[in-house]
Amino acid sequence: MTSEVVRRPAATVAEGAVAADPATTIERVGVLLRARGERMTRARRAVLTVLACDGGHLGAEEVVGRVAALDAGVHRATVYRTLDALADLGVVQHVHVRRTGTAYHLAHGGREHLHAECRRCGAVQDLPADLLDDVARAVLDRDGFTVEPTHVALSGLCAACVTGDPPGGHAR
Amino acid sequence: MTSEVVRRPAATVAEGAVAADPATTIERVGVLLRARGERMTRARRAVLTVLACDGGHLGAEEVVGRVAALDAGVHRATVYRTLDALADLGVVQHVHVRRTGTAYHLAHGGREHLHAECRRCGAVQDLPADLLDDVARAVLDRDGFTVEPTHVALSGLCAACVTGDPPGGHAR
DNA sequence: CTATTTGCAAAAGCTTTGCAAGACG
DNA sequence: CGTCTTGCAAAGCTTTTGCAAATAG
Repeated sequence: MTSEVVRRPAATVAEGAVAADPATTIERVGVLLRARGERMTRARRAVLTVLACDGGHLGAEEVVGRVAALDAGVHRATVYRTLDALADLGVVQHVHVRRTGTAYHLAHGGREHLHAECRRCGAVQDLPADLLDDVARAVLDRDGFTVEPTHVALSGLCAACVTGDPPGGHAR
Repeated sequence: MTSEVVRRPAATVAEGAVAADPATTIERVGVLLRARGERMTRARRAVLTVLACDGGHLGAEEVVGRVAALDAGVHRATVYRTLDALADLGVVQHVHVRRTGTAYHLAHGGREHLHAECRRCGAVQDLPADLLDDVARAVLDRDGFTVEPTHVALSGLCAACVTGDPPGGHAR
């Protein structure tokens, strides 16, 4: 009999991470903000809710869209400023992706995973967090350059596209 | 498609600049173009000259500027189209860099080096071509994703910026 | 009450596109 | 001469900015 199937999602469940629950996230971030003399506003709540609910990688303009659906009064420019402010706080991370420009997601508490983007269909795939550790060390030794592996997506062709037919269209 | 375009490894691609002589480059590319029913034009000559002379990584708009200085009649849009055409030909490679948008350079005959961009000062640094070979193999095995390491620049902080003072300003 | 944020509207950077005129082979 | 290319001008897309008004704490 299967007593306790404690099958944690294999992924790293970061402790102290920002939970994916909007309400909790908002409250926690509120504390962080106030600690810096900043404020929790309607716009910021909306952005956090969108990010917490999705969990994936949303392009800025995509966030704008969902925020608008959630709280029509929030302006596009505000979303950009908010994303920026939250990134400063360390609550939000962004990855530079070709397709959507920049993709945002809530920071896990611990290590972030990396990303790979298919240059043909635009799909973004997650990769293990430690994938570039060796490379990063090598580059640091060689040139003193500190690689931040989460900051840009690796580029290439996904399994589907490399065989010949991409599901969707054709991105560059 | 098989790599049947056997170009003579005319120049040993050692370290250092591409050392491509504009005239030679233009002639070679002219042959390639005609072989595909395309043509060698004034604009294309200008773009190739700029790329051959610089050897570094030039942003598209930067190429536009230098081309204009060389041949005032060449329009910005034409430079973009030319860069695209030459990339199709395989003569030009581009790297996605945050700062300048997209950086172009002549393709070496053989393997291309990789790039790392400082997210603070914007400097772009060259890295050995084989740096990501292991990673690429691992990702291919794991997910069937074919990483193309030259296509995007790694991001991070260069030696100067990580210590605290960036030479120039502050890029994101 | 006061500093932080927002909405708005407009601008800015980069890249693409439709077409007729021009150039290359 | 027939195509491939270009110039031009304008639009597209994402992101940023200056300000006065709104709002959190």
